[in-house]
Amino acid sequence: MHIHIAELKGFASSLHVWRTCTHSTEDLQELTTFTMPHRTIHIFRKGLRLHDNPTLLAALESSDVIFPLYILDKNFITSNTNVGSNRWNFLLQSIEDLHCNLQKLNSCLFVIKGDYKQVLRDYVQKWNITQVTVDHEIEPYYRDMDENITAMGQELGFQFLSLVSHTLYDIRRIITENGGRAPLTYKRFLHILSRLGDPEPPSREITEEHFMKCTTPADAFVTEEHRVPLPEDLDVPRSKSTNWIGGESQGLRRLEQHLEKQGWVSQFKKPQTIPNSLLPSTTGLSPYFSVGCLSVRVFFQKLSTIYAQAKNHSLPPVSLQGQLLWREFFYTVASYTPNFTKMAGNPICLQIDWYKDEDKLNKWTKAQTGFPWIDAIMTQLREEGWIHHLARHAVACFLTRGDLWISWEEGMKVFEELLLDADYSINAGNWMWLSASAFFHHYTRIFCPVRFGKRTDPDGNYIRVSNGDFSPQKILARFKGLSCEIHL
DNA sequence: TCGAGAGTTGGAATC
DNA sequence: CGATTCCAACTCTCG
Repeated sequence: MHIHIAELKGFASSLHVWRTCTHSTEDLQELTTFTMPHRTIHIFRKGLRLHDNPTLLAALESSDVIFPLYILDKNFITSNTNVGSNRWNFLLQSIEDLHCNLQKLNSCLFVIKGDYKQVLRDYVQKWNITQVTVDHEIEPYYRDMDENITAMGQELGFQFLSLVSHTLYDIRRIITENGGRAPLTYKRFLHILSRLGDPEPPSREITEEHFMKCTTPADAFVTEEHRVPLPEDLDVPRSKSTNWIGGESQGLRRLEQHLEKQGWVSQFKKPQTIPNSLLPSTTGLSPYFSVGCLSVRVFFQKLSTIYAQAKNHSLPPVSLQGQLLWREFFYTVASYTPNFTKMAGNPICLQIDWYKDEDKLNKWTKAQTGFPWIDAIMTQLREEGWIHHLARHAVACFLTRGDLWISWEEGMKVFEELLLDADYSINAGNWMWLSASAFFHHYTRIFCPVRFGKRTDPDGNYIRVSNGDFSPQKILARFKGLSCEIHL
């Protein structure tokens, strides 16, 4: 009886979240049949985690059979450009980690290669599926996908459920609160959030018990056919860098390491971090947030706890919570703005007659501009897949309004290929910002490609490392004593 | 409606 | 060396 009441509470709570996120009459009809146990496919696209995963939780609580599924559709990652090998490695590691964590709960991850529509059509019938669940996303490609799945559900007779957990808020609420438009300044954005109150708290933990009541049929798992691919299976070279390992387990470990430094966390001010330190001077959690190995809502809540215990703490825009809110800001504007990743047809973007210069673009991309500070950053980007935010500013300004006068779209594509944390909304938003195409308009404020880097690295150590003048091992040994400052 | 004020993170000169 | 002011002059928000 005791367990039964707890169950009911859990059920009510998941219904509450669900109801706040959906509005159509079809959804309300769905509510009435919600108590019938489903056979569910949960599609992972982002949200590659088990913690704070309300959609997966709702799937488990409404079903007696679940098939966790990752569809390896190359269009998933990006709709128009290449994904670099470092990104592929990070993604595959994240999927493998998810599979391992599901196995610990007596489930597994089915990885199926192919076009998502065909895969879904095949397996809905093969497995007698009555419900498909997927984490809510704002990108046009995923919205389109949701519409297609909904239509397919009407045809094949399954229900579709999608809850928000990739962002702090349901972005649709922010747009509504701002009168049906996107706020175009951070200040305005914060004002809207202050009217909405705190973000949604993380959802309840998923446990072994959930997978006892809702099982994954072991006989459906054919090892070879459904296993997580290795880089070689996709003709992707293995990452040389071992600094960034994908996966929820790694992400949570890194998160906990940072949260231990409560003083550093509460006093964090982004502009005071160093763009050219030899190891990241910021948290380095962005790759984990971008594929959803980590929940922004968990990070936000844990930061609130630390702030509450501290005598004083930094504030947005420069604080750590402020960084999460920048992410939210760009998601909000991107969700509302057509052609957000392009100049043409983008109503918030200044229309500029940029130069077309393949040679100069190629030199920038390949770290051959001749400016050591710029080239060092582009080398780190290519080799490691992560560069500091201000380093991104420096090379973005150089490519666009600062020096080469080449379109921000070209730079955005290069970042999309090489950055482990590449993200539709944030990448395009920041490129518009840096090129003074939107959000930021002081086009005369130029980052000097020589002096800006000199300020925080007068001896040029960062440049020497990037140029291969000494090995990372030597650097680590040399700078070991500084580890508390450089936040490994 | 229109003008003042403000804008995450530039740089140089000056005190 | 740090804080302050000016540079030059865009766009969004708000009253």
